[in-house]
Amino acid sequence: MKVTKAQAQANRAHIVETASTLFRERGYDGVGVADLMAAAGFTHGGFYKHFGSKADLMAEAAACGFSQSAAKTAGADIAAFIKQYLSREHRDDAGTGCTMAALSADAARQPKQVKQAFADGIERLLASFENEHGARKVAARREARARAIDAIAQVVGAVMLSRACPDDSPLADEILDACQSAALSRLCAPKKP
Amino acid sequence: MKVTKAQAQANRAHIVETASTLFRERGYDGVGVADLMAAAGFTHGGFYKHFGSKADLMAEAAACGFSQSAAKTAGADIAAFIKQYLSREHRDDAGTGCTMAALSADAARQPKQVKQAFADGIERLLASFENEHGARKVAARREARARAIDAIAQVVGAVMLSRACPDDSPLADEILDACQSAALSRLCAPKKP
DNA sequence: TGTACATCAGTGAACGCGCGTTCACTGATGTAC
DNA sequence: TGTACATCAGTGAACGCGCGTTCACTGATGTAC
Repeated sequence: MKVTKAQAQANRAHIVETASTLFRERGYDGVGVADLMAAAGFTHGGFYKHFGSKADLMAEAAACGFSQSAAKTAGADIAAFIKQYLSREHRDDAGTGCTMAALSADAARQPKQVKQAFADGIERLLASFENEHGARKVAARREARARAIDAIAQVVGAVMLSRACPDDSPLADEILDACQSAALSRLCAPKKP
Repeated sequence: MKVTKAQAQANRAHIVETASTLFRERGYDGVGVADLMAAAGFTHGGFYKHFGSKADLMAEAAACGFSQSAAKTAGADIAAFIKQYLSREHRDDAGTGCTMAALSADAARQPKQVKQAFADGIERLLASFENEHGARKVAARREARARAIDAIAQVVGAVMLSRACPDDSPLADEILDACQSAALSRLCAPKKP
């Protein structure tokens, strides 16, 4: 049952994409290799023709998730981005959502390759923020970068905490609302005292 | 080998405390029942004399973690709290650190009892913030609560992201530093435009 | 271009292992008289 | 207060199960002549 090289490469990419979604939905330990391969339309035996280990795949799946987010948000309005990020829809659909909000706790307990994929993804995200603001001076870029880090930590934390509350909990929604107001008001008045 | 009722109760509490630390360190799936009981100084068979399931224990361990944090931070200066929370020490010692930063992603994938323990813990934390500021008017309390939610999301997100980066990564430290500056500057100028 | 052979992506059974949970048993504690 | 018995926290072997990983095999693809 050999397939063409191109097909094999496409199959591999499909497995990574499937893993990226499933890991975000159920967590690293919530998805078995057999589960994953079946979801991608294969049997589990072929897994090790493509990947050295499940952790190796996790690193690629994380990178894939970051790329998807980058493609989705490229050139988007920041206020619109915040509203979408801190929406019930994003909170309730982790599989297609932010990799940081879904997998950073898992990544913290994974081998270095996975953590490196995370750092690279965050770094790329920050670069896009810095560039988008069009700041030329070094000091302005550094300032924009620091503000971006702050803003990312806040929205990631908000989604994670909201997801940790029971589904019907008023607090779950309140966290999203309060953080959205705070994030948006900070957008309008970003100057430090 | 029966023990006195008081001893059994103390042993139970000791198991919950041990679980609270181990879960924060290694995550829910990173700690087996046998591991845990051995760490607490028992054999694994007795576990189900105290708890209905591992998930039941998780709910209690989370509540225990929130109580520990509440006791530790009661009456502390907020600026000092932020500095400690966003320190390398806290990031690198999850076992004795914040339950939200360590376990919220696990809680999001757990049964309702665990999520409820999380919501309760967050709610208690917010209540202490609201009271500490001594705001009497309803509007002021609501405002203080919203600001507390925002601040908590930001520091929790910061620690989680910093932990997801490789240990020697400059980005890991940069996240803590940038978020600490932002959080402290917000403390000094908390008025909205 | 046609033929013979090597390659290797994918299959499905099997591996050992550790997991959460159950259970018969122990023996000091707690209770009834 | 002393004695007989029930209770039940803790022990350690055992349960079935699903995990990550390995392996012999298949057969279409890719390659050499």
